[in-house]
Formats: sequence, C-alpha cells, structure tokens
Amino acid sequence: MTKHIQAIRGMHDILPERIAIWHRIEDTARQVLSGYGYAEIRTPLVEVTDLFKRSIGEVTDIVEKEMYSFEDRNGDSLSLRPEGTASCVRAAIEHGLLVQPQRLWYRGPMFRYERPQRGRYRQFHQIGVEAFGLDGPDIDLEMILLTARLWRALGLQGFRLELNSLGDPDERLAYREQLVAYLGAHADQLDADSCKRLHTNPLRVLDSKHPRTQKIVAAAPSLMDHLGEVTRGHFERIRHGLDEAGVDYLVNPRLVRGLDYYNRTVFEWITDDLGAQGTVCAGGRYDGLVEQLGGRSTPAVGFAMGLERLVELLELAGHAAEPPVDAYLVAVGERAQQAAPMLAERLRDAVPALRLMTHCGGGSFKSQFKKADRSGARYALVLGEVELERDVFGIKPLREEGEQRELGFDELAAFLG
RNA sequence: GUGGACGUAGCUCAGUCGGUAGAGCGCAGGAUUGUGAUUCCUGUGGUCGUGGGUUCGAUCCCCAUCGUCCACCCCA
Repeated sequence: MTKHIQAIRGMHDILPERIAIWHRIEDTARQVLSGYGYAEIRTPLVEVTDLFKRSIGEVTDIVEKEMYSFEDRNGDSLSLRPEGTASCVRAAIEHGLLVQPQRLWYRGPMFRYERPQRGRYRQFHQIGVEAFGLDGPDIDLEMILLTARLWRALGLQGFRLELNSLGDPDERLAYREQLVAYLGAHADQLDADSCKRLHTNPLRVLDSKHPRTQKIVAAAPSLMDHLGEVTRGHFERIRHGLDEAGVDYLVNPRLVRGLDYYNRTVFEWITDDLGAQGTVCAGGRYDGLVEQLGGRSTPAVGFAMGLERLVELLELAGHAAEPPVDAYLVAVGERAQQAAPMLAERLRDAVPALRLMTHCGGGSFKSQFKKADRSGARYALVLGEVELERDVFGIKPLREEGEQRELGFDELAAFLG
C-alpha cells in the first residue's frame, strides 16, 4: 500500500456532518450584517508580504514568526494572509472606496504558523467587519451592539465583554514612557518574555499571565489616567450606549490587543468554555492604519471573530443539525428504476423548494428503506411495480406514525408543496 | 518556539507483565421472496501511526519521526 497523504498539520477538513453549523453561523452573520447595512467584500488570500509588515507591525509575533511567506516566480515576497483587516484596507484604498464612509465585511480562511491547539489552527476562518470614515463613538458602539445581536441570533450566551481605551498615539506615547520607567525599575522581578517586551512592545506586558509579572503590573500606572478629555469622552459615550442598550461589560484597563494598529477603543468577547483560547471575537479602532498604508487619513473601526471557536461553542450547546432532505425516493424493480429519475425531475419542477434525494444503485425494498431512514428524510416516496401499474406514488412518513398512502403525481406535488 | 499526555477496526475504546489482537457502535445480509427506525441471528472488518534499534520473536521495551490533544506562548 502506498503511504497516505494527509492534510497539513493544523489544517482541517470540514466534513458534511459538521457543515450545517458552519452554514448556520455564516447565514446568521450575513443576515445580521446586512441588517446594519454592511456589504461583503472578497479579497485574495495572498498579498505582498510588506502589506502585513506595515499594518500588523514588524515586531509582532504574527509577522516575526507566524506568517506563511514565500517567493513567487519573479522573486516577490508574498504571504498567505494571517488576518483580514490589512487586505480590506488595501482594497478600499486601491478602489477609491474611502471617499465616503464604508461599512464592509469579509469572511474566509486565514493562515498562521502556530502550534495547533484547541481553538487554534494553522488555517482558521474569520468573519471580519470594518467601518471606514466614521470617527464618532456611535460607530464603535454599533459594532459592539451588532456582535451582541449576533450572539443572540445564534443562541449563544455566557460571553464576557471586556472593554478598554488605548488612547490616541500621543497619549499612549506619554503613557508608554511612564510605564517603561516603572517596569524598568522592577525589571528584576519580571519574567523573561516581559523583560524582552519592555523595549519592543511594553504595553503587552500589561496582559502577561505570569503571576510575578502580574503582581508588578497591578501597581503600574494606568493608561486610563493618561487619556485626554476627548478620548475619555469618546470612551464614556460608548459605555453610556452599552448601559442604555443593556449590554453588560467589564472595563479591563490591561486589555491591549496584539496588533499594533489599534487606538482608542478595544474590545473582546470572551468565553470560559473553550480552554485557553477563549477570545471569540475581538477588535477596536484603528484610525492610523489607512494613512499608514498610503491612503488619505481615515478613521476606522473593526473586529473579527473566529469561526472554529463559534462552531465549537454551538456544538457544545448541542445544536441539532437540520436533516439535509425532505423526501427520499425508493425505486425497486427494473421499470421503476428507469422511471424514477424523470419522475423525480418532474417533482422538482413542480415543487422547487423540495429537497428530494433519489435512491441510486438498486437493492431491495428493505435496503432502500434503510437508506431512506438514514437520510433523515421526513417521507419515503415509493415506486415499485404496483405503483407503476396504478400510476401513483407510495408515500410513507418516516418520522412519525402513519400508514403508507398512495397519491397521484398532482396530489403528491400538492402535498409536498 | 517550550513543557506534558497520547496514537490499536470507519468511530469510541479494551488488551497483551514481549509469543502478530477483542468489544460496542457502524456497515452488509438474513429472520419478514414489496417497507426503515425496535428486537434476534450471521457476516464484514486492523502491515496495533511511520521508520529504525534491542530480542529467537516487538502492537507492547528503547530511539527517531509524523500526527492529535493540553498548558505556556500567541490570538480570533
């Protein structure tokens, strides 16, 4: 036997038995998003590597060691996208979409070379949402309310919303200096990773899980205290809106996101049901990114959610899948098998919404009925010598008690319609 | 990238203190020569992840490798 070829580590097939939950999430998201006037955009999976270096940040883990980068045949460095915001911004600039406010969303696979773990894969799927050209707190609020609505529509509960403001760049810079000074004075008590970050990305030290570091961080100066009147007001308006809408949240002053481009609002929806990868949806404001990527200065807010994580939560909640078909056509005997395909076509013409599976491959009544049952169909339609003689279909309910009946074509079409 | 657990039938797992393996579910057929889901019977199932080493002999012990899972890390 030849050696099996298997899927690449951390990249998984989504099998038919799980696809219904994916559809449910995707369909619900599309519905909710269009309810807020967001339009879908589709961008390539591959971009010039530089796009991600410039947007995500050179010193982030994603860019430093998690990208699938390669040279194409003419020597350009390309990368599989590790996230969607950069491409979305690039496309918006490239096509001049930013002359007016835009509400966009996208979905699809993202790629990061990480060690696979529950809720973390090398190919994973996100739905991302971005709004451009709007600088008020109302759009930040809209995004959060939109996600809350989505969880309701999906029947998901128990998420925790954490919220923070990172301030504007100058405020953050001033804070950063104080933070570095404080942490530097306690450098001997920090863990190794945090020590390194002290000089590359000191804000990230704030959300270190290391107990010793946490102790130091607890007494560190707070970013909140360094916000100016404007950014503070922006944040307060969002909080007020959430209060009014009855959405619970927790202000977490140590919430900083891993990507460099955020400013002001950042938020995360977190669950305790998925182990270490509990962030189900996260995002924030990134007013500087468009300009950083060569566009005209444009305010922006966005977030992304991890579909594998939502799928797993829905599975844990035991959401049953819809059966894939309504009826299963059983055809026994040479003549019936010959007649079945055309009769099935006529039925599909007569009842367009009907999901009808026709038995293929012959076999006894017994075996065909077994297949009919396994298909999940509500009805078995029966075509044998007897039915052909009388020019009728047998119809037998499979999900409830009931006798098999005989119906002519028109009666059957009316019944199934 | 670091640390740990684990890879036995399509699936979930048992087992062999080293002598090449078993259950349940599934699948196929029958009891019912035209009727599923229940019940009963029969059958089908595996180079014990892969490669090497130790041994008379390895699924079991050792090493490597690939993969899965968990935590760190990272993040959606």
